[in-house]
Amino acid sequence: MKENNQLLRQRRQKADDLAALGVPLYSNNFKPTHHIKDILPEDMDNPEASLEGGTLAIAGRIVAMRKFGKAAFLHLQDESGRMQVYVKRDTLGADIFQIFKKLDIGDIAGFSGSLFRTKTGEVTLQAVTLQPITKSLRPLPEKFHGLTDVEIRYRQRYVDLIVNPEVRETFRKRVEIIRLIRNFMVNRGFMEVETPMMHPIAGGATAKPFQTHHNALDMTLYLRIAPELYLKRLLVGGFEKVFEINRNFRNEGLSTRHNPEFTMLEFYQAFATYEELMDLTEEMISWIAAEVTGSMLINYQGREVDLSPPWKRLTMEESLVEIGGIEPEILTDDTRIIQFARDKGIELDASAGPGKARNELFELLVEENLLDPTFITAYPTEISPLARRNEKNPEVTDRFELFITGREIANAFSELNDPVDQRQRLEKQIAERGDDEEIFPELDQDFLRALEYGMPSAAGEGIGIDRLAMLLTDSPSIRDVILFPHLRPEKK
RNA sequence: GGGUCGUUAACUCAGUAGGUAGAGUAUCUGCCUUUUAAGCAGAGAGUCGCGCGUUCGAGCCGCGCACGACCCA
Repeated sequence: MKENNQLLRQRRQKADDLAALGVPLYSNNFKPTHHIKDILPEDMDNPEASLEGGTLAIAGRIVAMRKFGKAAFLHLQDESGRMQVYVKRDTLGADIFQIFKKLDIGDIAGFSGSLFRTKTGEVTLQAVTLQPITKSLRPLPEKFHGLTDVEIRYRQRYVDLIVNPEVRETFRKRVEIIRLIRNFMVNRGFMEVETPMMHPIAGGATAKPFQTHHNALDMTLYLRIAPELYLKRLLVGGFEKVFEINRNFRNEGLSTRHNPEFTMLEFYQAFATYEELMDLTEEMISWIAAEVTGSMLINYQGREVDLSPPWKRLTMEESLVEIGGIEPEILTDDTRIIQFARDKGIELDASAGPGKARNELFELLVEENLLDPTFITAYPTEISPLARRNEKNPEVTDRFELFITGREIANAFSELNDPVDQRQRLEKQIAERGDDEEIFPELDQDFLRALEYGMPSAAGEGIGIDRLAMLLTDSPSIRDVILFPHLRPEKK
């Protein structure tokens, strides 16, 4: 954007004109008495609805203006809504009207007066006085098409929020979702905790971490990729129900479903199993959907999704047969399934076993077809290093992932609390990481030591808040539910 | 990382065949005291993302780069 264009010069000139009239451009003594939403009648279309009486003061941003010679209508927008204000010279007096004439769309101002209805029935504030609060030096996007350039919308979210009411609504819903989750967890006796964001060892997930450096200690630290290993330490410590809602950081690519920093709910419950968490998850998400959208039947990108419990439950093997269309005799043959995966174009290195092959096939053939909420259970032990083995079949774990609209929303399992098994599995993971030392930089010895003190049986779960917010706000991209999504730096 | 598409006025977008760059909104000036995409008359506003090349001549053609979107990995 050119920083010295005509429009910017004109705005600065008007600011100078106001200052020359002795009007403060950035006053801080205007006190609104009402929010707009509180004085607009609930039933806007009912011409009989009674109006708030007396003198009212409202403050907000001027977002539209229709000027006549000696009068004008404008729309004022505060956090709660938007309403029309009518100003005319006879009411304001010539001096104040002179000030009004220097106001622009985009300026923040306070108006006081009383309510009336216009000829067309719109509830309007007839201004008796006004006061400039903040002079805006940049023009807002035009009123009709608004701002649609996604790059500007993300880089200058403040402008997006000013001009696109649905964006404000989306973020209100996101905040509401998080508030409801917190209530739900607290009501069930979970304790909200905060664990480190900077880890000496990045563990608890398979992902590349961001690195940083602590100067005084002269040591490498990693932004956490998951809080899991710290929350489990708290189970060792004796807290039985803990949760954390906070950011995780993963140093990987960006997409409509991935942002380098994203928000997770992660929680752990002692003496519970993954099956109990399936019930809890169903209950929580369907309840939140009903609270936020008014229904358990929601619309996502033109498709109806029914979140009413109970939700479908399939083992990974069942899903590969029923949805992936794989012959059962191939699926259960460890050699043939690896070959089958390779034939499908999946790259598997020599150390990859049948569990890895099944999981890759699941991601390729099944995942995107899980549109209605579906729990997939019995994940291969091979790809679930922190999950408890199933007692009847140790090749799979007591784990589930939840998929809605083809996307992973939650991941949970009965926790592995056998320190010997845990040590072996983590060592195996490090041995198999190949040359990529960014993943699993080293073994978290303190976590293993904690397990040796004894962690109660427990189940734990992570729920991706951003993806849940996408689902419940009908947003196609994760960037639409993150206020300031990551972008490359703006060029100069 | 690969592919496709995009980048023109503050915003939303046109731009024919390669021949002096357009519209609407916004802005400015004049008229206008119940409008609501107010109206009428007039005006100003551009490094056509950046660079190199082809050409007498490039917004348009070629190559490279930047940023973004979507798809793939």
